[in-house]
Amino acid sequence: MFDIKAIRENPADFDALWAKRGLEPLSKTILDQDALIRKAQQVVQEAEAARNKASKLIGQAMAKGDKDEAERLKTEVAGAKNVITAMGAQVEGEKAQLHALLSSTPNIPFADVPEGEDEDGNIELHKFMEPTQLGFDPKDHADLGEALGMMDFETAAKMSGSRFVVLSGKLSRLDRALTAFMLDLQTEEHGYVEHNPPLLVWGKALEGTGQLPKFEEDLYKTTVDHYLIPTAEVSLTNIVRESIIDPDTLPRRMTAHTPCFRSEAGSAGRDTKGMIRQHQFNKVELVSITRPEDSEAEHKRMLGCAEEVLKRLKLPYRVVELCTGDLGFGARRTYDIEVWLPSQNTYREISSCSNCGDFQARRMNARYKHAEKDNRFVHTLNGSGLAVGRTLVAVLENYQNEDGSITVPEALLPYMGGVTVISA
RNA sequence: GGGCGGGUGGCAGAGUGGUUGAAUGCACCGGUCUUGAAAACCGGCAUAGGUGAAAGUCUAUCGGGGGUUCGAAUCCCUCCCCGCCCGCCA
Repeated sequence: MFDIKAIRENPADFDALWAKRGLEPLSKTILDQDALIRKAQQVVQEAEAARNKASKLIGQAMAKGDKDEAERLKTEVAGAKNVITAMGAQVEGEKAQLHALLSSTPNIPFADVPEGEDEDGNIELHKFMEPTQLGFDPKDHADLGEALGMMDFETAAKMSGSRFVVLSGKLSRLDRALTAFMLDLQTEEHGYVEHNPPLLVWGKALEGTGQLPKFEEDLYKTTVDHYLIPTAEVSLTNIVRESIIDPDTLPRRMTAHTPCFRSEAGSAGRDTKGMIRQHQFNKVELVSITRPEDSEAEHKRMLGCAEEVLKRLKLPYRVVELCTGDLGFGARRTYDIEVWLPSQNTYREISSCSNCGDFQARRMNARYKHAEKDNRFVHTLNGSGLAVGRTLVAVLENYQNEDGSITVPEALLPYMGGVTVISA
């Protein structure tokens, strides 16, 4: 959401930044609508003032027993009420229109975000390790997992359809080890506080983080108006909704390991094989709540916290900054971490860290006490630290041996109960 | 799921249809007094929006939404939350 006053003051700036994302100029439409509302609202408020004044006089007249005067005033109020009803309905309609427009409009990027139309415009910032050299033809994770007998897509399909999997045995254990490793790293070394938040949330929580109203088709909705979270970003960020935060507690860093649910509408045919794109997957999420002036530094820090997982697992990756055309709805800047997948001979996204500025904070009315009588919107950031399923994929593919067994990364050994190699 | 009782300003807590945006106390801010502090006393102290150069003024807000009424914190409907009892249940 946006500060309508800021748009009033710098409409051209907003249009220029939206243009970088490929949007048509919007400020005129927004400001015209805003002016329309204020004009109509003024009429309503004047009528309300007249009504309030006359009503008080009626009370006084009644107290004095002057019924004639009271009756006369009542007709006066009736006139005002007609205006209030008619114009009030119009104002509400116009406001709803403006709200619909504003809540469906994406955030503005920071001025220095690289311009580009799509992911081809993303900028590589740095790399870790060289792509894995196996010395034999790499298998993909699905073939490896199925051969091990611990990754079963067919059985999952019988009960749930495509894009689901049953992990079992050592691979299930590996998944749990990765989760525990990530949580321990983020909580014990990076200062994130572990949470177990709700997985079912109301629409207003999703409006707060920006998934609604625009991306409803990507979500699973229950029969009782709850939605399954598509990421723990929703639950963790909404922890500060409708609150005024003590600035001494900032930055507030939170993490959670949760399943994430995505309908993947519109991605038919993409990544249909394996665990890359599932309807349900586990993720360790990082969320930071900061003062506005601290968010950019916190963003870089968060990126480092996510990168550290891959460094310790010794998995090759690169970091890219998303260009304006590839930026998500709520983000002002996003860094993606892409891990090397030998079977695809390319880097694939495994984490996405975004600074949302005050975009989400405005939507959920999350503020901090900047000074006496001066509450300001916080900045919110989120990032994966990391997507567990995709990390499992990366471990399988990068640590595979020619015989189809998987060497357990050193960092995970404390979590694997003595297992050093996963084999059939 | 059923029944009952609640939800009022930073906190506590009055207020069941008429100058109540809301008594009172605490907390907080300014002042008087004091060598200083405390106490006492005096004054101030919600949020959002419109309008205005400003002072100001207008509107909305007593959990959310809707309704009744000339007028709603107060009455009605509905949803949410909290407490207690009953039922069900991992």
